[in-house]
Amino acid sequence: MARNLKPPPQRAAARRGRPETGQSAHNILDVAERLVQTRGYNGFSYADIAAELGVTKASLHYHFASKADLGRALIERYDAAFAHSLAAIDQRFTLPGDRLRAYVALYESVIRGQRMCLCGMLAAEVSTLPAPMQKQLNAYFDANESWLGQVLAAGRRRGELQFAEPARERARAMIGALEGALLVARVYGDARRFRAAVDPLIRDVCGAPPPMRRRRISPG
Amino acid sequence: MARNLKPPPQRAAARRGRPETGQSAHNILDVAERLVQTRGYNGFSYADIAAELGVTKASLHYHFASKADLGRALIERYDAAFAHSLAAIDQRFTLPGDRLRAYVALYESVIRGQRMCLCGMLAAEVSTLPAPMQKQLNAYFDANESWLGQVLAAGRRRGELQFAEPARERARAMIGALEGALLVARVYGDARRFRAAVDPLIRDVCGAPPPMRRRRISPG
DNA sequence: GTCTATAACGAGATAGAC
DNA sequence: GTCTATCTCGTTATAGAC
Repeated sequence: MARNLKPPPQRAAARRGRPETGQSAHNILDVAERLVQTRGYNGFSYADIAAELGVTKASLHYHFASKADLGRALIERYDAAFAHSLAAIDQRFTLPGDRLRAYVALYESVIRGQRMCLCGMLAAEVSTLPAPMQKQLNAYFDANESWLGQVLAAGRRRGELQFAEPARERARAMIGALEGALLVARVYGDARRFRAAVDPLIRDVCGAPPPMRRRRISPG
Repeated sequence: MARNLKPPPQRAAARRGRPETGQSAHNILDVAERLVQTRGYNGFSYADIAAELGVTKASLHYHFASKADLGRALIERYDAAFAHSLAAIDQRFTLPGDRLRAYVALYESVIRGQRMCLCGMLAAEVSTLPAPMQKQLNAYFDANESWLGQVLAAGRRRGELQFAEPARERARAMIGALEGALLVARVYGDARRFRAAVDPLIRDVCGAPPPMRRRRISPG
């Protein structure tokens, strides 16, 4: 295959005698996560991760025997991190309206770097994914619907939020809208499109404009 | 490679002396379109199309020299068909509210067969697509925003529809919501989830419940 | 316009040395 | 844990016969 023997890769990270076995897996997941969020599960390979980390593909297979294993680990970690974020919102905010806006901000933080929500991206490719990953996706969206549904229900009880249908149904609508706003905004490479597409829907359930102050028009 | 020589493929379609050169391309596009809508651009191959049509991969390359060519043709046709559907809506309906609901029905027709909107699917993979396809995606969403924005603006002028922000902005929100509703409903393999996620957002702009009659709960 | 055959490459994955 | 080396298969694409 006409290989030109190149000098040894000069690993970036290695070289320290650290007994922690979790460090490498963590780095692998970080890179893989970004690749899935930007290119999709079928749009990246072990070679991409290996090149970025300065290791070989074989080394990756030591940590994640198959791509399906890696995929499962990705959703698992993402789902856990999301649950953690929701718990943090619950702790920090009391008013349902504030919780709702913090939830939206969570999605907004994703689009920086042109990323899609990990599970939204995988949702597009769902029919090509191994069954375990499909089940994890269901669980992810179920958990989101459940949390947001409760926030919305509480908000309506307090008279802070308004909507006609069951809270769970409105939660479904909003989660879909958030995912779709990410999806379309990425086409234009413009993160501001996300807010522009989402704010109207927030206003529909809140009576008043979202935060206390309006955002500025120009960068500043 | 231990090939077991199988009998000749027994083509399904061929065998007729038809001079139309466009027929094959049309069939190829039909299959490719469904594959992209269900599996994504990076989730199918020429081999998949060839197997389904009972032809060889080489034969496909005669009609679409590269996968990028095929991709471009797919968006072009899809975009044209969508424009045609919008023109048909304009002709058939006069009231903005009716046009809006017909627009939503267009999306709803997509999810049967577990399909995603072609351009919504490609939007997820946008960073892996050849530049021409990316530009086509922009044009597609621009056209949608433009059409829907005009419908919404007209509806508000008549007092039929209600929303606070510029019509174009509301159009952006609704298109994102529709794409996202498709995206998430597919995870559950449940087309009804689409309507459940979209109806609340329709009701927010229409004063009244969508159609004259409510849909039935059971199949019938 | 479709075929056979094959090139050229990349994918996921494994064996075994270190 | 990471490496080299290799395997097998799938992918896009081309050449040239029919």
